[in-house]
Amino acid sequence: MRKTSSRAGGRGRPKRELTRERIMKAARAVFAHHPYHSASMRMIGRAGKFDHALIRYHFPSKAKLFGALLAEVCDELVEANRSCLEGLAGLPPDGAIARYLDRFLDYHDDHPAALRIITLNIALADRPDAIPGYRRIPEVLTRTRETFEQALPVPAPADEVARYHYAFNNLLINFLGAGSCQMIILGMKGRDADYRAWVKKTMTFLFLPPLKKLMGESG
Amino acid sequence: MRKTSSRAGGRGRPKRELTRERIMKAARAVFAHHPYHSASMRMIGRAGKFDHALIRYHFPSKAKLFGALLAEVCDELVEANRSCLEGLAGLPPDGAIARYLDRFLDYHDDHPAALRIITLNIALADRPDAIPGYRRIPEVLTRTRETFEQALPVPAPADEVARYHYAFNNLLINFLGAGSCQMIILGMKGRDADYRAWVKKTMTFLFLPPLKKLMGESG
DNA sequence: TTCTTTTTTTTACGATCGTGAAATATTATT
DNA sequence: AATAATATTTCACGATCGTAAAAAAAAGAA
Repeated sequence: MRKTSSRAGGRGRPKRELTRERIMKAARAVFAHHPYHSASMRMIGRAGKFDHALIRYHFPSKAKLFGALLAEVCDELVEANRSCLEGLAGLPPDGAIARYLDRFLDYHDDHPAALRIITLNIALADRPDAIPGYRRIPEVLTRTRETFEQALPVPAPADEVARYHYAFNNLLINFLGAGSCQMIILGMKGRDADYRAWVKKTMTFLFLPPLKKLMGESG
Repeated sequence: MRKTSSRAGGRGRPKRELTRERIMKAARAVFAHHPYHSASMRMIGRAGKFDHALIRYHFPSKAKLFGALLAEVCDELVEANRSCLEGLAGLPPDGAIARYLDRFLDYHDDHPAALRIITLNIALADRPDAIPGYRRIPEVLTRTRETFEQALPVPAPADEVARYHYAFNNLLINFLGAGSCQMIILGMKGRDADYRAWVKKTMTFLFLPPLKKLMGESG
């Protein structure tokens, strides 16, 4: 007979969902270190200590699994961005940018896989669906731009705001997503805290002056 | 008997070298669209219209081939950078940055594979030799910084110059190397000329003011 | 020409890939 | 406990991978 609810009788979430999350977690770890076509189902299985065939029971294919993961990661990024922008409207430019960077760097420390997955696959968008669900990546930029416009309304033309937002996020994604390589370049290998401070200082150095202009505080 | 010179009697370069270049050209095309582990010898063979086994006669392994290509590409980038910086010392900041960007964008139009190869593999440097010869990538940054310091000496602390140089090149590499994706984000898919203009404008918008500061023209 | 060297293709091996079906184990229901 | 449903593993298939050796072709030297 058909089970009416997987949760019936048991405490906690149904096993189906728990396993899906285990798989997603393992997939996140693997796709954070290998571009889509280089990662394999068997790598994910090893990372999560389950057989690779189990994935197929919960996700119909590698492409669908990656698509689901990418969607999750991108939604998470948009939400993190929204959260980091909260309550910045009243602050002066230097306070706002410092606050935003501190928050976002915290987010990245807690969820380093997200930006890595983006960075590893962003350059692969040659033709539509060269990687599954790649549309999500450009969408992150457009969605965070809308959030930015609403959270920090500034008296400046929309295309200037877009230019600022786009450059800001591109550079930050690159700094954090490819951080391990950047640290090597800067001679900070392993010194994550130093690198974090460097990123904050550099982003501020570069983006505070134009932010002042955007906010009409040109000085 | 041993041939004293492959060139003997024939006009032009020896076949050995010609084939090596054919292989490198095909490899460049393939590695410009696939990260190291995703690209295959057979792809390269198809791209160059030769059997994949031929590669092994001229290069001992996939890793060595990629290493050779990466070294070539990185040297080419350093040289392009040097060439683009030539004669900029006397110019005012806005002229210098415009000139540099025009030149470098020209270079990229002629050799789009170079920055693509960098961008596709830069985030893979987890551990030493996750990709063969990855050291070349950080080296490009350090070498171009030295070139920059010599070509455009400015009265500013070395770490500020380094910060500027590093951010500038990171963003530019990202804009151009992942251009196809960036154009999608900006709604400029296929409009390469528009995107090029956008890149120039954005880079100028962002990097001209701090360059003025570096050059002591703070306004 | 004939012989030797160099270059290229053919063929093959073991490994890994994504996927699928079958077999087994686990859990829920009666 | 018996039965049904769900979850997981085992096994297998065809394809592709990098590499290797042998065979064939092309080129050069005599």
